Amino acid sequence: MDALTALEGDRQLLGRTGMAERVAEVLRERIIDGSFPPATRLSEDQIARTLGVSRNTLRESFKLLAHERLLEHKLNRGVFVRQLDTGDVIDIYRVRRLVEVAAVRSADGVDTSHVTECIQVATEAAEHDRWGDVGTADIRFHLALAALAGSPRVDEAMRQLFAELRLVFHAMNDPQAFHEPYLERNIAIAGMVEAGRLDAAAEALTDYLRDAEATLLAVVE
Amino acid sequence: MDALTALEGDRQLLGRTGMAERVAEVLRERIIDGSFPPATRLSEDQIARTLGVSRNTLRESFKLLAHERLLEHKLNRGVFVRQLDTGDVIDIYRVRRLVEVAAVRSADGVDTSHVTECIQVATEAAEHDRWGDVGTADIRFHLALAALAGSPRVDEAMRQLFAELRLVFHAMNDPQAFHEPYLERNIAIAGMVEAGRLDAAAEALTDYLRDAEATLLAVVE
DNA sequence: GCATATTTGTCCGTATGTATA
DNA sequence: CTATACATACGGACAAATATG
Repeated sequence: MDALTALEGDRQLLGRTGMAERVAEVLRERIIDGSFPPATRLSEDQIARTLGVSRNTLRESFKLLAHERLLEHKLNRGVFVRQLDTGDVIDIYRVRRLVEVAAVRSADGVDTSHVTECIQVATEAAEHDRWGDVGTADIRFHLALAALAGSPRVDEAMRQLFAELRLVFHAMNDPQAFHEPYLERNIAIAGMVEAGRLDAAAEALTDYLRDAEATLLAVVE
Repeated sequence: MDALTALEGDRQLLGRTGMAERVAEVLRERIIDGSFPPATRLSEDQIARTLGVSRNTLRESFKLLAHERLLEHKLNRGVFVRQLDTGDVIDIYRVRRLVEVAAVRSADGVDTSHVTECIQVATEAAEHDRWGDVGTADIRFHLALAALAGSPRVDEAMRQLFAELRLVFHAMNDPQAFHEPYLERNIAIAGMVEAGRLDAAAEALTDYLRDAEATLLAVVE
């Protein structure tokens, strides 16, 4: 396994405290950047040996990542990188429409500076053709929209949701074709939020999310 | 510690598989029913000995419950039963207003039978003066409202939120005085939902949640 | 279909470090 | 400063399920 040998480079980063968390971080990175694509099985023995940690410690890490829905436990068969199906995508976008739209509608008199900041980062990344970063900025922007609700619990839930969504984002073969049209719509939405036209922003956001859902559903089949 | 000796009765239930989960279940019950009131410190040594499991296994259970926000880890000081502060109550009700209201608003053409079922259970419990059950039915009712969104992820998140909220519910010394006035308002809301008057239901629900929040904030100080 | 090897699931005891009383 | 209790990680043991020949 090629991605596994690449893991060896990460061994030295694991020197100090919080072993399980560190291991989880390394694996999370590998999952999100696609080194371990969806449906990959992660062998306890191999990875524990490769990273130089005990099986128990590695299992801790697996549990953390499974809880983020990045990994999936199959009984007596091991852990696998999650592969989202159409039901997952539908549910994720149901939550996004519920939370993001409600958060925008509730944003009367709330500080919206972070929302516009995210847009600036995204446009800059797009100008340099760094479409991976555009995707990251897109997620940041929508997190910022949800954060308008002003609820730490909502923030955490949405962070998890977007981590999960990255599993499909990465399955996209042409990130520019996917992100470019949505960037402009993000800019428009940000403008409406900033101008206090919250109902208009909520409507535009609903449309945006419906279209994005349809696109992703086509990708997932 | 009195509640601890009561634990011994649960030892026999722990015979087979899933030790950590079983232990967690026992402790969860004890926390929710008030045997371990908020701010109680749970000693690893004592409980591990009492239940006849190793410290490591018990720590697994603690982790599960800490993740449900029923327990709280204080570094090198041990685990304690969560005690919600005003910030927690405010945030919880922020989420409830966001999610429940949006779910009700989105319930056009959705099956609402489970909502009315919960109301029937609640009224029946009230007629028999079982106010603890009324509280449980109240939570079920509001879970049913959130479930109108039709999202498994929302359902799970709300289940966790209400488990957390029970920590304060139990701190109430007079459950009848607390639940009785809200029961009628629940009935009214259910009626509006059933009649398809979703905007009216959403408004009544918003008022309900604001009042309940204020009441609980007074209890938590 | 069957026996064996591999892998996971679960739990334990221990060792070491660290913070608190 | 010492004793206690928690935090973390490891390795081992054994059962159970799966994969392999």
